[in-house]
Amino acid sequence: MDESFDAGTELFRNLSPEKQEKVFQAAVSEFASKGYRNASMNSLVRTAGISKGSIFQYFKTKRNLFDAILEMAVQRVKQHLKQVRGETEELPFPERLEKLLRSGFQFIDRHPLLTAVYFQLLQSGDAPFGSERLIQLRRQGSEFLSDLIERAVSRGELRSDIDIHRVGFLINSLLETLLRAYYTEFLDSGLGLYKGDSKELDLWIKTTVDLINFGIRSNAE
Amino acid sequence: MDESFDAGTELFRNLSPEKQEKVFQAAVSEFASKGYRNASMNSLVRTAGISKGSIFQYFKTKRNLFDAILEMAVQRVKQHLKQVRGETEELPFPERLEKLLRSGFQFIDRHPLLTAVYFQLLQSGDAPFGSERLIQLRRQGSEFLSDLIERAVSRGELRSDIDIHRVGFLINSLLETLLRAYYTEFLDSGLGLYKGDSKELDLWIKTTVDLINFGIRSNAE
Amino acid sequence: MDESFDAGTELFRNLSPEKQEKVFQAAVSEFASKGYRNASMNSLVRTAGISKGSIFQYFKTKRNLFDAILEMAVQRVKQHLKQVRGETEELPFPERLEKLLRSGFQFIDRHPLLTAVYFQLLQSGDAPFGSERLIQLRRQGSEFLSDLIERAVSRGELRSDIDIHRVGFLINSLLETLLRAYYTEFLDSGLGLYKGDSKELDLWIKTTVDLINFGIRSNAE
Amino acid sequence: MDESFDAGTELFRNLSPEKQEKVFQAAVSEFASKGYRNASMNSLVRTAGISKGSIFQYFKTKRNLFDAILEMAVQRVKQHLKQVRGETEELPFPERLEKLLRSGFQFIDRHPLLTAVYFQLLQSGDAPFGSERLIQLRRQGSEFLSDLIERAVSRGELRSDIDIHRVGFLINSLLETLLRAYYTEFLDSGLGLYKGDSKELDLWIKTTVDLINFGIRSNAE
DNA sequence: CATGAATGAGTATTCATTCAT
DNA sequence: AATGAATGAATACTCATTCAT
Repeated sequence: MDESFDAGTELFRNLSPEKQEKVFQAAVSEFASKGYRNASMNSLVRTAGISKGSIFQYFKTKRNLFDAILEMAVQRVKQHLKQVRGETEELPFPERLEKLLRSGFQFIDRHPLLTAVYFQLLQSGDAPFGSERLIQLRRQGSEFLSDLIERAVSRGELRSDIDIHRVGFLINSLLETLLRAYYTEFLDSGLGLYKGDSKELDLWIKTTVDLINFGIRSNAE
Repeated sequence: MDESFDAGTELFRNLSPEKQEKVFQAAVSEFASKGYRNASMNSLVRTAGISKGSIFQYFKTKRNLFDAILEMAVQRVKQHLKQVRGETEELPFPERLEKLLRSGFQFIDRHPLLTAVYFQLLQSGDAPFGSERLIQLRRQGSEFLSDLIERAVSRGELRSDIDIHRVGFLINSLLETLLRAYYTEFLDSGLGLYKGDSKELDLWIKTTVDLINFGIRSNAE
Repeated sequence: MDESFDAGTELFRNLSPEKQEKVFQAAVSEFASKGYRNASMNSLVRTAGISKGSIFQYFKTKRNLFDAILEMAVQRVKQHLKQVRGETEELPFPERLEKLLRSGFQFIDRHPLLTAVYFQLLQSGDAPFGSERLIQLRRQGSEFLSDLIERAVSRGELRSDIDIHRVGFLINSLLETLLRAYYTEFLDSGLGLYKGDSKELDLWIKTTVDLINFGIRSNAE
Repeated sequence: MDESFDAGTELFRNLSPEKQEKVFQAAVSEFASKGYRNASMNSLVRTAGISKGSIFQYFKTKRNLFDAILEMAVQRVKQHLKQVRGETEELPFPERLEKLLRSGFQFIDRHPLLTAVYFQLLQSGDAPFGSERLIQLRRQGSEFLSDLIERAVSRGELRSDIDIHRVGFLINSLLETLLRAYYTEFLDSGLGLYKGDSKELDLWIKTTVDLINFGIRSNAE
């Protein structure tokens, strides 16, 4: 089952999938909308329609629940990335980038709450874990891109003198920012990255891929 | 006055600059170190050496105080950017970018608390405001860069076919990410952007500026 | 059966003796180690290896269970006293006292958990019952000693003018305090009634018995 | 002021004596009637007629409040003992004992709640401190009596061969039990140590003092 | 105008008890 | 008869905000 969720106590895992899903959705939504600290177990159980005692039987602490939700979000994202990598193996680098972006937008459309939670992990400062987890995730993202780059370099598609790791980090940041912008719809008013407008999206993708590929320097020079 | 701070009630603005500064410093430091939710008005007034009643007379709510502090942080950043723009007016674009980045690192070194507050604003997590302020700030950042680009295009330094606004947004994002990474020192372990190591920093700057200028596509093609 | 235990619902009494004993041991141990309030039915059922529902079928409430356990502890103590009385029937009073004390220490060594529960009953603190049960127990203890005294008086061993009931109460208190001290090992540091040190114990016994027999007044007077 | 109470935060100590007293009485009564664990801060503030926040401003934690109350009770008892010792300096030992007992009964009449708290300290197991405090208090009680005995021995009033420390402990226990019995009125029904009945009390005192002085052995022997 | 004591709704978490299976 | 998931009132404690002095 796509949304299944191997976390929490055995008690939780033995719940009916419907109930698991109800609790899970409530939790994701609570954390996504309020952040860790502001999320309230009271409000969560109200939303989930279960009793206060139950949530603490399922996940012993608020912290545990949060960890479980996060881990889940991370797993989904990773799985998604892996799949895209597989599907784009043979494509030239620019097209791979494009597919990566497009599939990212799709993921966001399909899993807005998961996305919210994931982005919270990647930034907040509010979340209850040291920076190690963040460092690790950032690095994994960078490495994912570094791998794509490395492969493209070895195919002769890209300049051979580029600093693969640093450029991996930078491109990863670029994509992440774009995805986050798409998610938050910040660009909605003014910069126009409206979700419904596929032409807008196409332009963003093209501009981004072009920037990465060609830079901005005048050819004349 | 440089540190003055047009926010809070009239009552606050009529305070002696010294007292304003004391309160301001205490507030910045409290929010910077603990985030919005965790920041404690109790602890804040203790640090500021004023009474609990007073802070609520100056700023009606915690929220108001936070907004005021943020506004201030934003003003400082803008002022900094304006200054850099003025100082680099005549430089070629790549060098301008480099100076921009370098001065950003410097700003962070000099105003770590302000930076903390500013980055808190730019990531929604814990902070209590709708997206409007964020949209506005992002746009301003983008526009700042779009202006630089536009000028460079008109000088013939850059390709004339680039989408100035979108590219402005993208480059802005790139720089911001780099600055945030520098600030959080996440890259410290593994990607090496250590504050004390100027060679590392030079490499990051060079790689970034080069990426923006030339992209990554193989020359051969 | 020695360990049988006439309490709880009929349901419980119909259980196999082995299961009764398992439950009983778990309960004694839980209450003894944590006191009434802190004792956890959850932890108890885990120890006993039965289900939460069952314990509430056997004993309707935590309170009921505690009462039953206590009753049991009291029965064991009484039975012990009866036995000692029988075995010391023919001894002179001071020796009877001594035997009584020694057998008390022995009982504590052999049944530390039972002792813990029993002492909990005798000190109101945490336990949830009115004073009636305590009054009754104190009286029984006093009467036990009053009987010994009466018999000794009728044999001419003791002064015939003593107030048998009051003295019974006082001596009972003295013995109880000594036993409790032994149990809690409070005297361990400083007053030295260390369990392992039989010389110490002998001295305590001798001093106590002597005090009771001769008092402390100077012979000279 | 007799009931004044040098504990709690400065905030509490600066309260009006009436309010201090109200809070103090509520706290003593809560702990006295329910023991430490069972005492509820909620119920306490309801009784005291103050807000939940206030009690935690006065005493940072439940534990702190309990410690303060206890310390107070102990100080009162000690002070009382010191006074009696002073007033009975010149009396022969048996009369000193009698005065000690009588003044103990009086103290209980006057400070029933303090007594409750003090007795809780001396027993419960429920109270949140290691046994050190208990050991210390027991020892102090014993030493108080040992001192009286030593002095009486040096005056030739008592047998010179008695084990001063052990006997001090035993007599202390005897008096304490008597006082506790008086307090709890356990003896009320059946053994008759009724508070209102001074003849009963006289008999208990006489019997106790006589037992201590002469023991129970027949003169004939 | 400054103060800081008082407030009370809020927090996460526990646990005896119930009841449908 | 046995189970164990669900319950919800209870716990200690926090903290932004108010308001009388």
